Amino acid sequence: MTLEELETRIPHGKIRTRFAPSPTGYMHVGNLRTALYTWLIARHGGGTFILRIEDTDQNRLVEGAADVIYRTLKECGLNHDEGPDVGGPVGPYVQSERRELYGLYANVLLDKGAAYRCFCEKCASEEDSGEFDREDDPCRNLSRAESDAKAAAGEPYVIRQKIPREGSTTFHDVSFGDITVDNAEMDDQVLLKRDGLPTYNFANVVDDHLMGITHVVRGSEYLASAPKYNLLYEAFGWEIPAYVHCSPVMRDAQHKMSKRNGDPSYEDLIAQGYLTQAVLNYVALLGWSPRGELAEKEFFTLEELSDAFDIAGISKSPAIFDMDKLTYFNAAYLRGMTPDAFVSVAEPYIRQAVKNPAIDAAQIAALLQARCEKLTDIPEKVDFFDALPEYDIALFTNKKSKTNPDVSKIMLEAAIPALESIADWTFESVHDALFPLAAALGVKNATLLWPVRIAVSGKAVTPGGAVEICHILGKAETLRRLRAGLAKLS
RNA sequence: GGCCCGUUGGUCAAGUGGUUAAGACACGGCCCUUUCACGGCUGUAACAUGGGUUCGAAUCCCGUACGGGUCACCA
Repeated sequence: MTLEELETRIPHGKIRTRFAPSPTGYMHVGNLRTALYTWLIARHGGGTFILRIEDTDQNRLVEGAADVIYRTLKECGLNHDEGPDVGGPVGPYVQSERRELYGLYANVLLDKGAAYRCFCEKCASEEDSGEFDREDDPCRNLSRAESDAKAAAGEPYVIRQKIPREGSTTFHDVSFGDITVDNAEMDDQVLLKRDGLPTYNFANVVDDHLMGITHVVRGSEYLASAPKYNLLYEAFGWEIPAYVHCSPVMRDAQHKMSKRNGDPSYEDLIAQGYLTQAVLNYVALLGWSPRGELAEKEFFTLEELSDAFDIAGISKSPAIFDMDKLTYFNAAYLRGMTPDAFVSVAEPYIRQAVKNPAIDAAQIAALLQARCEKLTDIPEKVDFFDALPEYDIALFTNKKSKTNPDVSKIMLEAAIPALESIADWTFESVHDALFPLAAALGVKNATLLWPVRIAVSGKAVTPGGAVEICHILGKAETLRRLRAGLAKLS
């Protein structure tokens, strides 16, 4: 394809954003947030969201890593309109498949005198690379004829950007504003590597232009290299897109969240029992907040987010990821589900602990819905349904319920016959056997119900109370456990 | 170290020269209650710091401190 053909394919007039991850095999929380914001800008403006895979580092290829990206975006509902898997007008969407194209554009820069071939040895592990003075690089001032001759002779080289020595460059970022840097501060960065593949910085500029990207959303670690982009755009004579740099998601005040430090990635969070929607909702608010009317709103669906999203609400300072608050969102999402929806997500976790098929997982789920923050909390909360744990009679003592082993013994002795006489074992019938009994015994409800619950569960804390648990356990198992409790107390 | 950026309660944050400086999480208390939760009410807690500018600064300017980013043929 010729340069002209490439240029004529570029769509104009509509917002176009892109998420451009490099396939590492997992999704960082920060990356997910970038993807979300990028998607939101496109959707808010009725634009197009593009997925581009940046795999120009041949040393870091990870098998199947792109699939993680597709799967995550899909799970999160961040659907892309163009991308490697769905195609589109400005493909290919994988950088390694665009290889020759970067060389073409690097040559354009060579012709314009905005770049030069550098034949120097690769400077490996240069401790003082900051002091490496380009002024001394003879390649920068090589004549075009000499440069061509060396290249033709097969000498390996990289192509570097020729940054002016004088003056300064002003770069504009949507949230950070104007940033001016002296040109002398910038180095002649490599555009095309020895292997012919572009560096991140060069591939970005070329691809963003060729794909008609209007808003570039990325991490603030790229802010420092951004002024060099302006020089590149100017040399090409291309229009500069709007840049939106986002500050990092931190683990604490001084460390970015990172997989390497053991911080959870998106998929780790899911495995820890968090819901996709809760993670998205929380992450959306980590570094962005709605303005005006919506300033106090905190629960958003994706659709509500795309209505409300406004670049001006993006924060410039780093935000610390707070697991407690994520947990709060998760608990709220869990509670907000319809009972049926909750059963379907909770059942696998219930069944991890409750193997007995006679016990109804849906009934347990109903008790759990307001009582679990993460799905992974479930198994240890419900294991007693399967088997009565060993417990100490000290559990029968509870001050507020006015119970102790002696009182409990009397209560169980009264409860057993009352429950035995029930023909149709339902929540109501169990309830109606116990509550009037407490009244008849002249004790507060808790005095009767505490020992029953302890005997039937063997735990100080349970999801649901005595009536609920007895009902789920069934008559036979309830009576068996109550008698066992009574035996313990005798 | 040079350059760039940032700084409102423990955390996320609203705020764009005049407010009793929101709200949420976490934490404490109270209520509800068959345990625990849920729910309701309520409390503690903040403008990093020093100078300006102004009748008036969380908001504007300068310095300082602290934190982050960057200075790769990695992205």
